[in-house]
Amino acid sequence: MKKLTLSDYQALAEFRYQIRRFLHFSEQAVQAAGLERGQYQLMLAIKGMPEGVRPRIRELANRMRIQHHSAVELINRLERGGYVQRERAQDDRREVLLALTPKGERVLGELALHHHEELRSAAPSLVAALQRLMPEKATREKRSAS
Amino acid sequence: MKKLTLSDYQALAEFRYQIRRFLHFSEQAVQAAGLERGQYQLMLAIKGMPEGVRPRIRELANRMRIQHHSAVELINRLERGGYVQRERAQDDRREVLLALTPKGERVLGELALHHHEELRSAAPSLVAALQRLMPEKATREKRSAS
DNA sequence: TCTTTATATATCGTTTTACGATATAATATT
DNA sequence: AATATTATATCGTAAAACGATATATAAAGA
Repeated sequence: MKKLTLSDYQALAEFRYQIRRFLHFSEQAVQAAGLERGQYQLMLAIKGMPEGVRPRIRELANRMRIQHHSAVELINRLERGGYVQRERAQDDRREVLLALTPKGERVLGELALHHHEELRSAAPSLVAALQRLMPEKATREKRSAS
Repeated sequence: MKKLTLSDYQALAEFRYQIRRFLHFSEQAVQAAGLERGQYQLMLAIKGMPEGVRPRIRELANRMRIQHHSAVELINRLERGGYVQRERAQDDRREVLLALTPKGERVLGELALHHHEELRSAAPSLVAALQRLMPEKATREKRSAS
């Protein structure tokens, strides 16, 4: 089986480090806003959901990569906090559709803005680490060492 | 204060989604290998540590973005599993230096290889989501919609 | 050199959040 | 109508990081 070079290990480690930096920043920002980790992400998933996809709980659980009952609990907490609202779908009354409340929109807007800034500043390092893992052709300019 | 566009929200959501995909893959792979999430990352951090930096516990805690005593616990579990070894530094006997055991090397090598493959296949989507957040100049070819 | 302060690592009880197992309601299928 | 499937919900449990605190070593100041 193929073996990784030390440079591969370093690139993997660097990528994980950059991801952790970003996620850690996120955690801090989210908690400072009085939310838990998943709550921001779920609100963002609602807001940023591709056109034409209905914000059902199962759909969100899918995008969140958690079990649907974990999503239910997360949404319970979000609803209790007044950030989202449930509404039963009229055509299929098993489905529950979610919408952000004005408060949810406001808090999400604030947080997303900070995340946007942070991510823009972190992006170059992330892209660099990723490109170090990719085949040569993906790199715009070849490095002398490669 | 500046406001984000819907496209910004979608890009942020997409980036988080891709990150979750990768981290979820990682979680599965790591657990299938009998490890916990942090254990793989810590071993990777040891192996991929920049030259000349000593693998002290505090250093690793820093790179892991966790409290040093959380790192201690993580390392206890790693050591108990036979993946890493502690060794007290001779010059400063407060420090504990870490090294992978042969077993640790083997398990890490296997896991890192899978991660390397996965990341190479996920990288284009990640880079695309990031570039959508960046100023125009960062994008190689301007999209018609921009 | 003795005392104080700082640094590195370790221990223990707690908390948080997702999970497993299971339940209820609505819809689809035979 | 009876059965199976899909969507959501509830409750007890477990894993992993944390806060508070402790111990050991080293560095700095009197």
